[in-house]
This record gives sequence, structure tokens and C-alpha cells, in this order.
Amino acid sequence: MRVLLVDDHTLFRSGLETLLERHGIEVIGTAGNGREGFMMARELLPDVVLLDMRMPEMSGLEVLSGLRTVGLKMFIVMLTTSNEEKDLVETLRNGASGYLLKDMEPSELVTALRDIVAGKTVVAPELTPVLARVVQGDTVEEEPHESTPFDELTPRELEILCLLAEGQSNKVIARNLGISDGTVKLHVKAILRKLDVHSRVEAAVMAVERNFCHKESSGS
Amino acid sequence: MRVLLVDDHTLFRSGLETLLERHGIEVIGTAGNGREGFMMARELLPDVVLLDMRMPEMSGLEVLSGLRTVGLKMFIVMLTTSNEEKDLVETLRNGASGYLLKDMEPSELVTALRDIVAGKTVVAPELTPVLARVVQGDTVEEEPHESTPFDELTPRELEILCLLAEGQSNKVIARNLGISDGTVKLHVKAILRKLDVHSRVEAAVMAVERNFCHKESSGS
DNA sequence: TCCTCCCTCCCCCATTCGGGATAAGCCTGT
DNA sequence: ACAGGCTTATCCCGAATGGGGGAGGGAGGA
Repeated sequence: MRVLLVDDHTLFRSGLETLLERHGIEVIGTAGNGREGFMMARELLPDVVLLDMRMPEMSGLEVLSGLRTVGLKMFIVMLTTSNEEKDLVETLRNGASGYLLKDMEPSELVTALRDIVAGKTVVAPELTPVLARVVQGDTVEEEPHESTPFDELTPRELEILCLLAEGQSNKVIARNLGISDGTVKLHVKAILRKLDVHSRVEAAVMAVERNFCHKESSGS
Repeated sequence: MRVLLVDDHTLFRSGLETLLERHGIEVIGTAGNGREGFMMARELLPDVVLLDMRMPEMSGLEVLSGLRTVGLKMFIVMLTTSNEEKDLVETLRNGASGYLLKDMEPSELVTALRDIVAGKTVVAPELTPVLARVVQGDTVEEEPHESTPFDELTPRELEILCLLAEGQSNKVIARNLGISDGTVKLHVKAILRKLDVHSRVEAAVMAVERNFCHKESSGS
């Protein structure tokens, strides 16, 4: 398998080259920008071209469509970080054999490359939902709720949770809401139970971490 | 030379790891996000930490300042693609030993790393004009710290603050640290005084909001 | 209508927390 | 040798918290 690497980050290119050759994949050339990659692909005629998306001179997408326009049929794989639907769809529409993310295991990449030269089309598993949505026509919009633990909280409890997350004591919360502190205590107990924690600190941290109570922090 | 790699792109990480080890540089660990990198740096105490700037969970800059805040003095190098003045300046102000671009030759990286463990500060040559301009305009102000309220905290207090921010009670913290709960109580009092708050909840929220205590959360 | 859920309030209790003072041991820098 | 900071520990006390129970009113659905 003869591979051409096109990526503007020299370090990434060199590292990937070493990795691939360790797995018995021959890297017959590397290029640091899209234009150079396009030229080398035409001259070297590799089996597979690994393309980055964002590059100077020519983007990966432009290289892809350029190679197809001049009639070259080699396997072309986009290897990028973009998980945007647009990029994925355009890449596949232009006849790429694969769309992979840089955030993948080297061994998986090797496997994917072997699949590709065998004629398969490989898309990063993280993007299959995107792919599915596109196929479904973009209209489904299936509520990615994921069931946060906050769902079970009643409106009043949510309100109290947010005040609690500001560090207010039960008494202060009670005064702010115009109810008795005993009631606040009861709500807090319900919150702790529903969030499955055993202290107000944990509840507060939970709320803050998920950015649930949108307070303006005085942070840097 | 023992090196820790922190980058969210697995492929880049693996490739770089292979490259460095070929040049006789020992990679003692790799991390896929800032939070993980921070924790590994604290545990493994590498000679050099190679950090990406943009990462999930915690940015490279946050990892850098976090490590400095907890008192770790190892060499830290930002290895990124950003050539923005702000990123460069902030990185150096936070006590990094280097700022390098991913678009560099592997051999240059190795040379740079050797210089860094020798105590030098290395900046990508492409960025020296930026550096010069900053110096001309800013007259090199001697205030890298920006005075976060956490500066006043002692190492022990920082440690306790992080446990506190996980919702642990004084007694549990005491057991985890092997000290008496009375002592923990005293530390907590000092923390509250120095952070100018009046409840552990406020202190915990403060720590979490500034992403100071890096616990593994199940958050989305 | 009955039933459930939410919000409100009350009682009890043990534990924890916040704040005060005091001090010994250790290390560092003067 | 000394001062100062950090860590450790002790004592006390009032307030806050966490957990248990019971109870009434109102809104909404079966």
C-alpha cells in the first residue's frame, strides 16, 4: 500500500509517517500544503491520499475535487479534526473513500486504511449520528436530552439549587424567596436525594460544573 | 529526559511519541485532554510537559497555570498551531519554558527540548517578531501573576480546597489525608478567610468555576 | 371524585460547620 | 539564634446542616 500524506503540520506528518511505516504501510511522500499535495498525487499516483482539511494554498476539499476533476481515481481519505456536518457531507459527495478524525487510535487508522484499499468506505464512528441525520433529511431533531439528573427537580427546587450554588445558607435562601427556612431545608433534602448526593457542596459543584446556574463569575 | 505529552489528537500524540523515543527521549505518559494531563503531570512529575493549547476539559494554558499554582516547577512547553500574540504572551507569562509550533521539523523539536532541559527558553522562530513587538510595546512588565485569590493559599490548603470542592466533609478529608479533622477544620477556616468567603460552598464553587480543581466529572 | 404531585409549614434529633483561642514541631531565611 | 511561616493538634461554643417524621392546601390528571 503506497500512501501520500498531506498535512500542514510537519510534526504531525512526520509522526504519522513513522507510525504508518511501523505497520508496514509505505509512505511514498508527504506534502505540507494542499497545492504541493495535489502535484505530488498527480506525479506519484499513490494508492491512498491522506488529506487534512484546513491547509494553506489549497484546502483538503479542493485537493479532493481537483484530483477527481483531472480523472484520478485513487482512494482519498480526509483525516481532520472537523466534526462539522458540512465538511463531512461535502467530502463524501466529492468521492472520498473515508472521513476520519485525528482523534483516533493508530491501530484503528491502519485498519481503516486496509479496509479502504479493499474498497470500503470508512467514516469515523463518532460521525455516524451526523451521517444518519443527513440521510434522514435533517428534519428529525431527536431531542438529545441524555437525561440529566436535573430533570427530576421541580421548578422550585431548581431555583433553590441555583441559590444554594451561590453559597447561600438555607436561612438566606428562605429570606430571598420569602418562605420559611424549614421549607428551604426540605427542598434541599429533596435536591440531595434526587441528585444522589449527600451534601449541599456536592450539589452546588454539580450545578456549577454543568453550567446550570448561569451566574456571572468575577473570574479572569 | 522524561516527557509527558498532552494533546487531544490521538494520532498526533502517538506519532510524536514514536518520534521522540526514536531520538532517545523517554515519553513517560500521554494524555488526551487537559484535565487528564494535569493529573498525570502531578503524579508522574516529568521533566518536561508538552502541551497543546486547545483541548477539551482544560486548555493548555489552564493546565500550565494550574501546575504552577500547585507549585510544580517542571519545564512546560506549549506545542500548538496558534500564532496569536495573546496565546504566546500568556503562555510565557505563566512561566512556560517554550512556545513551539506544530509546523516544525522533528529534529528541531528534539533540539529545542534538549535546550529546554538545559534551562533555556525556546520560542518558535516564526514568532520572534511578535515577541519583539510585545517587548517594544509593553516594556516587559514584571507581573506574571494577575493575582488570583488562590495565590495566598498554601499547598496544603490548595489540596484541601480540591477535596472540599468534591463535596467531602472535613472528617472525610482528614481521613484521606491522614490528619485529624480538627486540623482540616483549621485549614478550611484559613481557606475561607483567604478567599474572602464565609461558607465552604462558596469556596467550592469558586474553585470549580475557575476550573481549579480538576476532578474527573461525568459531565457532558 | 380520587389520587398524585408540588409547595408550604411544623416538630424532633445527631452531626457538621464556622469561628475563636492556644501551642507544639518543623523548616527557611535573616 | 531568632523570627516567621506552614502544618499539625487541642479545647470551646453557637449556628447550620442532614435526616426522620407528620400535616395542610392547591393544581392537575385518571
